[in-house]
Amino acid sequence: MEAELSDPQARIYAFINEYVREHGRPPTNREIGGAVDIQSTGHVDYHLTILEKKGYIRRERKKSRGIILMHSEPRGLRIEGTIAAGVPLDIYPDARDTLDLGEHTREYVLQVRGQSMIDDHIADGDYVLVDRDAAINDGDIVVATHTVATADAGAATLKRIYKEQDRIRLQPANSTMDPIYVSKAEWDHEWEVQGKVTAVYRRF
Amino acid sequence: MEAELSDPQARIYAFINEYVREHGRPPTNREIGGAVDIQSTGHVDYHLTILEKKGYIRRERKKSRGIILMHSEPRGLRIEGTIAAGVPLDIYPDARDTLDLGEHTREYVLQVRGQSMIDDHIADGDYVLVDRDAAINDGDIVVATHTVATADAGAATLKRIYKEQDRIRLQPANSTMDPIYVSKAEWDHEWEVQGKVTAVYRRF
DNA sequence: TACACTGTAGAACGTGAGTTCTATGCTTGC
DNA sequence: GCAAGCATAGAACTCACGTTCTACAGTGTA
Repeated sequence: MEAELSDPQARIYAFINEYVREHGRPPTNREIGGAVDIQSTGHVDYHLTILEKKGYIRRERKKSRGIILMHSEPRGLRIEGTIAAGVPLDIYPDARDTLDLGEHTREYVLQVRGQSMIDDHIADGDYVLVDRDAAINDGDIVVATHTVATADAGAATLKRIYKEQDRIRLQPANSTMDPIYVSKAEWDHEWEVQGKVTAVYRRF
Repeated sequence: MEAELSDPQARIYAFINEYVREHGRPPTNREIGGAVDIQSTGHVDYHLTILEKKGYIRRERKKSRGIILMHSEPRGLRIEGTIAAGVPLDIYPDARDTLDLGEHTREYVLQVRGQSMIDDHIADGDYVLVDRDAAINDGDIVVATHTVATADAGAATLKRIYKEQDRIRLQPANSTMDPIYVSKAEWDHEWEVQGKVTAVYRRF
């Protein structure tokens, strides 16, 4: 697809990428020249024109630092396809798409301790991304805190939430554990929902 | 920590953030003025000086578009602490740290189908991040492909890998499934490891 | 009332920075 | 050997852009 880059062009392109990463803004033509040892700004412009023609960059004419990097992978990761965790007979379909790990901007992160959500495959050591502002629906996994000043004050727990007739059920995903029932009154006054789990992340 | 922002300062700060997100470079003082309806560039400079004093931005003096956003969360997410998935008696310790979802640059993504890694809590629909270049060790979860031209050619599978005496064991994490054994010779010629799973991601 | 603080406008200065033009070596293929 | 193409230098031009200075109006406080 893309035309090959000559050596000076490749160096310039690499420098622009590096400069943007480091400074949060594109370099000027003179800064590029200084970095790749080109004395003339006109000469830099010449190479930029080629880079533009080859599709590596775009430029906003007459604007300072007007270089726009194309293909600057926007913090997304390519989804190559699906993979069989089962029998090795399935193939890669080309479900071309992008997984944007940067889409989580409102969330904060908690690291999970314990086994109570294990049946939902949230394991000890996993990270959960919690959205403070999301709407809570029945069956959502939430972070709930008991706020009254008792022995377990400030205690937070990770559970699925279900609104029943006169009470709230906080349901662990672990068959060996019992749900917690909280009356509506107690719920309103003594408990607080810190947010809803929108994603799980695990490192190996 | 941070001083409050006055209305014009908040508008300017918001505009800078938005502009950077959209254009990949900071705005000029005149562009800021145009956006927040300030006629004088000196006036914009006045507000920027305050924003700098209050710690919201830094500036590289005399450089065009020299505004540097502080706290521009560098695609990382704050880890607020740990949370008990078990009994609601545990508390938030302040394990202040940052989870950098942008650290995955070499990996590509596959979406998992099937249940064969379920005992490792990799569920149907989860995304696995696969590193092509990582060193493979015993017990790692890998993407393996059978490359010979048979019925299941090109088939990829997600398994834990173990090197045994004269064979390779591809072990599913599902007690109802049996491991696949591959002889060393067959392994070298007919199989290919596409990479090692470095992380798991699940959206709700 | 006077002083301090914030918000605003206008103008002017000096340099930053994109652009354009002319010239000159290098290869490489015909 | 000559044309074509790439890489390079230097200079000049024209705005873009950060900075500085003066002035003034509104608001709150001592």
